[in-house]
Amino acid sequence: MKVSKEQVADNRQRILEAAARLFRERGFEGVTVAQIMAAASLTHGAFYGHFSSKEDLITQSFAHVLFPEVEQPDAGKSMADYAAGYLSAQHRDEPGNGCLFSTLGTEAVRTSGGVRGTMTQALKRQIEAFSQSAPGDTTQERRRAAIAGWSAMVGALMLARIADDPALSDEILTETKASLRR
Amino acid sequence: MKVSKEQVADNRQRILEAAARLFRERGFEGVTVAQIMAAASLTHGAFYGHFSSKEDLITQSFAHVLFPEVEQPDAGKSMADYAAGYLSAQHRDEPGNGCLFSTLGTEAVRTSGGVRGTMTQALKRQIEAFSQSAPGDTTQERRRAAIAGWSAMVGALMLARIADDPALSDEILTETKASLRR
DNA sequence: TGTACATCAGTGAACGCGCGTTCACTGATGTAC
DNA sequence: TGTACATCAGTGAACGCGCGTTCACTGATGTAC
Repeated sequence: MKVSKEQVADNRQRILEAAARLFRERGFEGVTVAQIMAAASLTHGAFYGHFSSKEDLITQSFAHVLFPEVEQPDAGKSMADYAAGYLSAQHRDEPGNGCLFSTLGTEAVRTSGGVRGTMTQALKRQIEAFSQSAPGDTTQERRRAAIAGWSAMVGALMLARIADDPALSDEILTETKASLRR
Repeated sequence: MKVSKEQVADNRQRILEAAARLFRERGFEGVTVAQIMAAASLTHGAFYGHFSSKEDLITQSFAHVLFPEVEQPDAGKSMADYAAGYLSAQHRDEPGNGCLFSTLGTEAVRTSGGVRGTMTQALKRQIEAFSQSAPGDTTQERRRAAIAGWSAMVGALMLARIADDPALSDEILTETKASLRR
């Protein structure tokens, strides 16, 4: 049955949001098109009315997360403030809502669609934002601190998720956070 | 045809090495059992004489890379020396021979076999090794620098591989390396 | 040392399941009059 | 405003391909005598 234009737009948003969450939770190959559509309360046949392929959905869901229509509230935060939330147990334990770099980074390296391009843009924006508040006397020092700081955050969150041992996992978050407070 | 015991052991090593390289280059789901066996100059049917499943191979190939029989030459390196090689263009461009954390980290988080346990052990060993040479006046400061430094290395290498833009990719490596030289 | 035979690692065809994708059909939407 | 009809988003069965896994068979190894 045909549905209203508003319904179509809403369905598309729900597909994108379900995909963005499920990909982060289970990886690209850990989720099927049918599962994403079911999570969006639709059947799998409708998928190809919205996207040309699963790869197309991956690309668009990355753009949806990294460059959302609405302004992000934490856009103007300092690097240390950002790190406090980023390197929290909550973020570690809720990958579905979290940073794409730390959940899908190593898989994204091997994608061929526009995913890497979108991530590169987001990376540049992030480095520039952190360069405002990073420690250092010169522009170059602050930019260096922003790059190394963002690398440490992404790396630490991934390592904290890998670590089997809860004490080590917490320590990685806490100590990396502390090292960014300087 | 039956083969000699030495040949069996050699075949097993070749499978493990082919798997370790191909998984790092293409991800767990990007390589098939048949492709791994072909890379080891065998046919796919022989696979199950060596390993009980693809998951079993993944687990064993991680142990093979992270805890090899022979001692690693860079075991005693200082953190800054280690970073010079780790954050090199060569390492970035040859994932097949490189660090498992930066190539398969986000996928490894979602594995259920012994992969995370093996990686956790390697993580502990790495942090302890870096704690010897990391900057800091107290034991805790040095350990903190080791954790944050290792996080930055892993994160920076992954980000440098994601970055589409060669200048940005090089900058991430260079600046993260510089920030570890303090 | 030489011979006969049991063992068993490797081969390659086959299986079956799951997944991405297609398509004929349905029925609500929204437009033309 | 009301009615007739063309449009088209969604449904669900079906397709076909690829992959992990199995298995009957082969023939070299290595042991027993």
